[in-house]
Amino acid sequence: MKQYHSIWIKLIQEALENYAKERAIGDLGSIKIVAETPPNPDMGDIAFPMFPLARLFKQSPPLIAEGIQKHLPETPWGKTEIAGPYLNVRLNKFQVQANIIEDIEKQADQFGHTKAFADEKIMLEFSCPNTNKPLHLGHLRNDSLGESVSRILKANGANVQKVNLINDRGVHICKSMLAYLEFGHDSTPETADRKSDHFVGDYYVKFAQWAKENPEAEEKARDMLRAWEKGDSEVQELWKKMNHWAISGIKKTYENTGIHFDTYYYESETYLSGKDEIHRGLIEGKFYKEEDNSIWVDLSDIKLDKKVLLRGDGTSLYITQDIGTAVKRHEDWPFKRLIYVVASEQKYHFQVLFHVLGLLGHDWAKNLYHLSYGMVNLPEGKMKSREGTVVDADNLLEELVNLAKSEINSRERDDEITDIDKTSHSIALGALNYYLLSTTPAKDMIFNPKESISFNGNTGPYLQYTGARICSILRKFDDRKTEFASGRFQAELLTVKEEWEIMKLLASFSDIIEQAGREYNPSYIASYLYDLAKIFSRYYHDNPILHNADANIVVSRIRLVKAIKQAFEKGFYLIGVPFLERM
RNA sequence: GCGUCCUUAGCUCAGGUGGAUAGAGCAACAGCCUUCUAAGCUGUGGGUCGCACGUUCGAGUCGUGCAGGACGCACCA
Repeated sequence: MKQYHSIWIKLIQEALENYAKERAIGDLGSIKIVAETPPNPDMGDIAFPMFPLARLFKQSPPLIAEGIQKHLPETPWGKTEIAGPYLNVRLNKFQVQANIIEDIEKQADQFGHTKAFADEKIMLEFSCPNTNKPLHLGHLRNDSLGESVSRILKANGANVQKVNLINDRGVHICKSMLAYLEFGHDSTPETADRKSDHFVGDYYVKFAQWAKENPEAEEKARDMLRAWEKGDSEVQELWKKMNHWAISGIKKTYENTGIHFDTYYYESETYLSGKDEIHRGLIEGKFYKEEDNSIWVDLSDIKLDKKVLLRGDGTSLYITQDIGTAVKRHEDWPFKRLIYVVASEQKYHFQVLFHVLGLLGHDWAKNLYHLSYGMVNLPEGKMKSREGTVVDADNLLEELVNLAKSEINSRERDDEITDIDKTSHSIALGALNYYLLSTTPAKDMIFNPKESISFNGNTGPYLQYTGARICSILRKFDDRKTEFASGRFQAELLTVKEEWEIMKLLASFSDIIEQAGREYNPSYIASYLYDLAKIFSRYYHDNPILHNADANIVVSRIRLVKAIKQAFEKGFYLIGVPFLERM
C-alpha cells in the first residue's frame, strides 16, 4: 500500500502548500503529512489527520481539510472526503485492483520481496546446541526464529549466511562420557535401538543420578576435562565417538524440522582462539592484568562492572572464545552485520562481548546484534531439567505428527491424501512453527502442548487448511477450463467488500515483509497471514467462486484467488509453515 | 542491592513512526453442511490496557515514579 500512500502524500502536500499561500502562511515549518488507515474500511482507504495543522492555520481541523480539498487537482487515483478532522481518500478501486493483480503476477515467486537489505551480507548465528543431550522445546524456538529471520532477510534482498556453533567441549560433555564408561558396557545407539543423541542424553541423566550418591563424580568429570585438554588419546577417542552420536542425532532433528545451516563451527576448534586478541588488547592498554595473571576489562565507562577475559592460568573462557570466533568469522566472510539468536538470559554477556570487540578496534563491532528471545514456559510453570519437565523436541514433534494423523483419519480423507505420513508431518511442523513464531520474540511465552495440537482457531493448520481449499478450487477450475474459456478478467466485476479488503492486504504484503525484516520479527508475517486467511474464509463462504453463471466473474475471482495463493506460499515459507496442496 | 526486559478480556496472544468506537483465538452459549474440504462460517456475552502523575489538541503506545513477575550481575556455558 506504500506506493498508493506516497502518491497521495505528494498530492496532499502540494495542496497544503497552495492552501498555506492562500492563507498567507509563509513557512510550514516541520509539519509533515502522515498517512494512516481509517479504523473502518467504510470510511475510506487512506486517512490524513488534520490536527497537527490547527495551530499554524488558526483553524479547526475540519476547515483545514476543506481548504486542502479545494486545492486538490482531479486525479485518476481516487477521491477525497472530509470525515470530521480527517481528510480521507477513497482510492479508485477498479484501477488499483487491476494494478495490484498485474503487479503480483509479474512478481511471480518474488512476490512481496523488497530491497530493504539489498545485497547486504548478514551472518546469522542460531541453535548452538550442546552435545550432551538432545534438543528441547527451548531450542525449537531458537531454531524456528533463526530459520525464519534468515528467510525474511533474504526476501528483503540480503545475502545471508546461517552459522551454527556446536558446543562440543566442556565439563558437561565429560559427564555423559563418564557415565557411559561407568554404565555403558560398550553399548551403542544401534544395540540399544535409541536415537543417537537421546542415547548420549540418557548417560547425562545417569550421571546426575550417580553424582547424587557419589560426590566424587563431579571431581572425576573435571579430571576428565583436564585429560581431554591434554589430548589424552583414550578420552579423545570416546569424545569423538559420543560427539558423533550426539551431533548426528541433532542433525536428524534439524532435518525433521526443516532447519539448515551454511556453516558449522565447533567450539572444540574455536575455544583457544581469542587469546591473541586479549593479549593484544593488554599490550594496547585496553585491558589490565591482576596479580594472579588473569586479564580483565574495566567496563565502568558503559556503567558495567569489570569482567575477566582470560584466566590466570591462561585458559580460555566462554567470552574469550566468542571474541576469537567473531574475529574468525569476519575474516572468513566479511559480513556487514552479525546477528546472534540467543535467549534473553545472555543479554549481559553480549553487551560485554560487543563492547570488548569495539575496544579491540574492530569497526564492525557496532553492527553486531543480539536477537534476544524470551523463555518458553509450560502451563504448569518453568521447564526444569532436574524435575524432568523439559519437553523433548523429538517427542513433541512425534506427538504432533500422531495427532495430525488421527485427525486426518477421522476425516476419512484417505482417498484425497496419498501420503498420510508426509502430510501429517507437514501439519505438525505448521502447528509448531506458527505457534512459536506468532509471539513477539522478546516476550516470554507459554507453550501449551494441548493448544498447539488443537487445529481450531488461530493456528498453523488453519492457515494450511485455507491454502489447501484454495488449491482445491483452482484444481476444479482447471478441470472445467473449457466451460470458462470465454471469461475475461475485469477488475470492475470485483465489487464485493471483502474483495477490496483482500486487495489492500495483498498490496501491503511487501510492507509487512520489510517491517518483519527491519525488526527481525516473524510474528508480523504470522498475523498478516492469519488476517488474510480469515477474510478469505469469510469471503468464499458467502461468495461462490466457480458456481457462477457469469464466466467473467469466475475468471476475475480466480485471478484474485491465485494472487492470494501466491501470498500464502511465500508467507508460509517465511515462517516455516509447509504449504499443502491437499489436506 | 544494582541492571535489563515484561504486565492488554477467565486463559493464550495481536495492537507499524502517538490519532476516529482497544482486536483475535481458546473456553461458554446460540445458529449454519442436497452448493467450491464444517480443520470452516455467523452471532452473543466478557476490558478502570498493573497503579499514579506528567508531556500533548490527543496516550494501550512517549517520560518519571511505584507495585508485581522474569532474567542477569561466575576465573560456568
